[in-house]
Amino acid sequence: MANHLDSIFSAMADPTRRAVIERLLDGPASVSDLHSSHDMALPSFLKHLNKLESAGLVRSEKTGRSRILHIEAAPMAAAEDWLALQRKLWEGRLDRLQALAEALERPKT
Amino acid sequence: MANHLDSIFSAMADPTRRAVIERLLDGPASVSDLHSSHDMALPSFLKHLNKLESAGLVRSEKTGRSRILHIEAAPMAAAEDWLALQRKLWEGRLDRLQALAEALERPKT
DNA sequence: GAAAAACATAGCCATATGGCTAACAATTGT
DNA sequence: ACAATTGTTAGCCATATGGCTATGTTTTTC
Repeated sequence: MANHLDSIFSAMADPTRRAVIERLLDGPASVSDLHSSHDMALPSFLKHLNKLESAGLVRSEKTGRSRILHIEAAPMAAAEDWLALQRKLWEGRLDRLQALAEALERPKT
Repeated sequence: MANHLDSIFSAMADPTRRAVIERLLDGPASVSDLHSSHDMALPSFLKHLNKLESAGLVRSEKTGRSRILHIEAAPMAAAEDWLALQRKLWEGRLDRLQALAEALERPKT
C-alpha cells in the first residue's frame, strides 16, 4: 500500500520489467516461466524480479524448489493516481487560461 | 508524442523532478525560479531539468539570459495510458476469475 | 543416494546517475 | 566599460544499474 513513487516509477522504467508485469496480469507464474521469454542469463533476470518485488509491484512465495510470483495491483494504482492528479491539475489550468482568454475578448462593461 | 516509456518513467522516478513537474503545471518558469525551492547546486539541478527535457516532459526556450521551461502534457498521458491499460487488463482478469468461481459454485446441469 | 531441476549468491565489469566545485559564457543594468 | 545576473560546461566522486560467469543450495526424481 506504500506510496514510495520513486521505486515504483523506477521499477516500471525498464522494458523487461514492464513485460514481466504484463505477463503476470494474466496470472501467477514461476521464475523460470517468466524467464523463458527473455534472452538474458537467469541471475540478471532475477535482479529484475527482485527490483519489482522490492518496489511492491509483485509478491512471491516459494513452493518446493520453485518460486511463484503474482502481481500486486495497489502500487501501480498509486502511480496512476499521481499521473491522473497531474493531468487534472493541467486540465484545470487550461480551463483557467481559456476563461481568461474569454474575459479578455469580452468588451469592457 | 513519442512512446519511449523507459525515459518517461525514469524521468518521473525522482522526487526533485516530480516536484518540477508539479510546479510547471502552474505555468512556465525560469531555471532559477525552479531552482530556488531546491536545496541543491545549480549544475546538479540543471541535470534534472535536462533529463526532463530529453524525456520530452518539458520544453524550454531561451529568452535573453534566462531559459523558460513549460510542461508538455502528452508524454505523461502516454505513461498514464500504459498504467490504465494494465489496470483494465487486471480488472478483466478479476472478472474472469469471479465468473469462474460462480461457474464452479453452480450445480451441474 | 545420485543426478537433475530450479533457483540463489558472489563477484566481476562497464556504464549511468546524482551530487559537487570551478571556471566559462552571454545578457542586462549602472 | 564594468559588474551583476543567469545559465552552461567540464570534470571529479561515490553509488546504483544492468549485464555476465561461476559456484552454491534446495528439492525432486530416478
